[in-house]
Amino acid sequence: MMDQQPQDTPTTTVPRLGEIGLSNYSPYLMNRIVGLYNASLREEMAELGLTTPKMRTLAVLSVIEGLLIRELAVYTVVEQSTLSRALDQLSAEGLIRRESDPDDSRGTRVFLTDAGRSAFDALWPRMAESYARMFRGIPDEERRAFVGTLQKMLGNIRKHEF
Amino acid sequence: MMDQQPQDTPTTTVPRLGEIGLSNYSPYLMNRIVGLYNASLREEMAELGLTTPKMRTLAVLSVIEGLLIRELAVYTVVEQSTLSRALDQLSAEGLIRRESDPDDSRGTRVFLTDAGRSAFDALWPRMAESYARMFRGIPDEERRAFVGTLQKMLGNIRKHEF
DNA sequence: CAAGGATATTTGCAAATGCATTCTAATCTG
DNA sequence: CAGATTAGAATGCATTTGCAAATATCCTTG
Repeated sequence: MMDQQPQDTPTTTVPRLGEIGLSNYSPYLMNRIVGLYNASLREEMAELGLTTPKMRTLAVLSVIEGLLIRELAVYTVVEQSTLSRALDQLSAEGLIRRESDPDDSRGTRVFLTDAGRSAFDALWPRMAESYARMFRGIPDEERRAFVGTLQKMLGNIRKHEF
Repeated sequence: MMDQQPQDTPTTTVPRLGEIGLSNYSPYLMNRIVGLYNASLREEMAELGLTTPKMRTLAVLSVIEGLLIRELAVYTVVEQSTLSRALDQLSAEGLIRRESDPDDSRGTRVFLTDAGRSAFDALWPRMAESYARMFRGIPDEERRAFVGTLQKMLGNIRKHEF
């Protein structure tokens, strides 16, 4: 009769999702939050003629200049082919500049133009507002702990050193 | 000369993104993590003939049966028109069943079929694995605090009561 | 109780996305 | 160092997506 587990099979039964409950399940909560956050931001950016990939490009470049396109794709969490087209647009609008890497002419490095920097400066307060809204009523100590956990999580799953 | 702030303007200058740093900025970290998590899951689900909206539908219905389509759209974080088409497929595959709401025939309630429930049961361990990987090395206490913060955040930004 | 408005869902269509391929350049190997 | 392999970026193309409009039902109110 097969109704007994062999003793050497460690019966590490995973709890069912129904048992955990959606609102205690981090991936669900994170998807809800990120989805809402991105949707709200996307709506605002649309007014400024920006898409999510374009906005993220400006944001990342405002922090780290001269990234390779493949690196930028990782930071922005955008497919490389999609990013390539977003860069076409940003370039046509004079917000960024593509420069062939002098050390490896396969690579292309991306830089913010002055216009691009101003564009991001104009846009940043609205991003900051979304951030503030999201963390309203959450004390600094808790925010720090939260970021700490996020950093550990990213360390667990990222495929690149950054 | 305009080089002095009027005293009555509370100069609450928002810190620049560059000053915060990407890796201390929660929205960035969350997008990176969620993006990686979803991409990895999507890859696995593709083997099983499932897309993200279809997978999420099964997951949510495994917890709450008989949701209205518009409610399901909120829980799954999927546009309603996209969801509508995902439901077409799931229905054609016999994994869900659409039933007109008896009390309001405008509404449609969605149920998992037995086949749908089995499909999710088969799929859940792989989701659980992704979850485990993401939270590897993070103690229970910290996980609980993290979920608590997420719940507050969702409360801050959600547009529905759920 | 009819007319106007609101709500739930589907569908048409243009735009965005992502995969696979191509092109170019660099690197490795025998 | 020639030939094969790898890597970065752009592009062709089919699929997916999301907005807006259409459809159907319900609710409100004069």
